[in-house]
Amino acid sequence: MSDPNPRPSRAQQRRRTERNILAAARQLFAELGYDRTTIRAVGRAAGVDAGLVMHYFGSKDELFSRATEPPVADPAAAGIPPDETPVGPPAGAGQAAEALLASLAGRLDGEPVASLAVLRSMLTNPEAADRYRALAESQLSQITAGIPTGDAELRASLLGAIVHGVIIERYLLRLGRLADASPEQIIDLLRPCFRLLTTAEAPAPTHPPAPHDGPGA
Amino acid sequence: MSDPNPRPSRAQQRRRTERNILAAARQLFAELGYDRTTIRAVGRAAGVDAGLVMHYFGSKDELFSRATEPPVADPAAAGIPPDETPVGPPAGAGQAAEALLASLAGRLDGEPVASLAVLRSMLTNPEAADRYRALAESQLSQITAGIPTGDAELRASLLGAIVHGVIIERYLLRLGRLADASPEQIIDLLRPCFRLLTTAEAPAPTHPPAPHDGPGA
DNA sequence: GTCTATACTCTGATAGAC
DNA sequence: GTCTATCAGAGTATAGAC
Repeated sequence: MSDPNPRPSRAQQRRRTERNILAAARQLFAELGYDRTTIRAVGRAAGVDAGLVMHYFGSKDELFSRATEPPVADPAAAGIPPDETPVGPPAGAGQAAEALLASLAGRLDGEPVASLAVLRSMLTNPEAADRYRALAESQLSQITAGIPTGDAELRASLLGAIVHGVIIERYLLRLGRLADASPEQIIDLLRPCFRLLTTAEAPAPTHPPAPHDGPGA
Repeated sequence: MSDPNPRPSRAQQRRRTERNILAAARQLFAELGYDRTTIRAVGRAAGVDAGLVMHYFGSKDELFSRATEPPVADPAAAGIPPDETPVGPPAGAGQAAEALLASLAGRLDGEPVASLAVLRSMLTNPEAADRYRALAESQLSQITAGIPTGDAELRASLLGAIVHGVIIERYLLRLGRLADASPEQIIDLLRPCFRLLTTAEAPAPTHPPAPHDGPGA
């Protein structure tokens, strides 16, 4: 044997190092955020020179864009139907809660690094904020479609805020018991909440605040 | 009249410019986050030289610390009883939800700038993250105390995540309808959720996912 | 006490050597 | 194609002039 292709033919090699760079960038962006991640550190982590990173991607913004775009490069090659949106189908009536819970369950063990990179930087980087908004709004419209009440948009926004609050405290802040709780535990606690928010319930069945002021003094 | 104190006596003047610098720093930290806020910009916004900012606070970290610490400098002078914790008393049984809702309602119109500065930077700045953790854990223990179930800690963490998710999307991301909704609307929608999470309910009264798989294909 | 000038480091980005 | 050398600029922090 004379090794049919000992070197993967330039183009393949290029794609290979490009993938390495993107993987390293994703990791660093997710850990440190946009500002604190330097091109030099990305190059170091990928085993290449910082100049090469710039040569491939042109700018730090472009590198961030490429590193955080959804990893579905070619769904045909992976054998995954591209129409499978990860958030779940709109479904009818009360199934919106379960679809959302299923989506959350998937994210509660093993949120993809690209997504964490966006989340980490969205509060301090305008581009990351835009990317988050785009992602969130597409999910919002799906959730809104499954809620029958008139204030569906606000309810959907609330649900999105809950989901992302949980993800942030679990992965990015490692706060409280949320960091090590099992996905099932969290899902089970949130299920009734999500059911309430996705279906029309009596708005104020329980006495809101105690009307009588003055404690036991 | 010869103006009893035309110039406020150095020390007063110093406190005055110091307060100006702190106010400008709070604003910029809340808008841009720690990294993108520069000492020069703080000085410019406060109308003083950047070197003076350094002279007063020594370092950017110290400036951030001072700018984000709770504004209750001297409660005696303000006439506010210092024991009044802003999160609400532990209370008994089912009042934990109302106390938490009241705290959230207060934050939903006019979250203090110092708090926003911490929230904005907590994902990318370790010091801000620590400050947030300290604040969150003190609230967590209070909330936990009001929840009778065995998994009170996880429930409290979840409640904290919800609150902060809402605050983040409302003020920092301006997302969806959460940005302009009235506090009452949000509170009313969250009330049943909070009641569920602060009291022991049947864990799975509703059929979780539909056991029959296979959609209408 | 207040402010100006500057030192030093590090960033992203560019030009050119191999 | 890959990498070294370097640029221009901004950052924090310091020293010294008024």
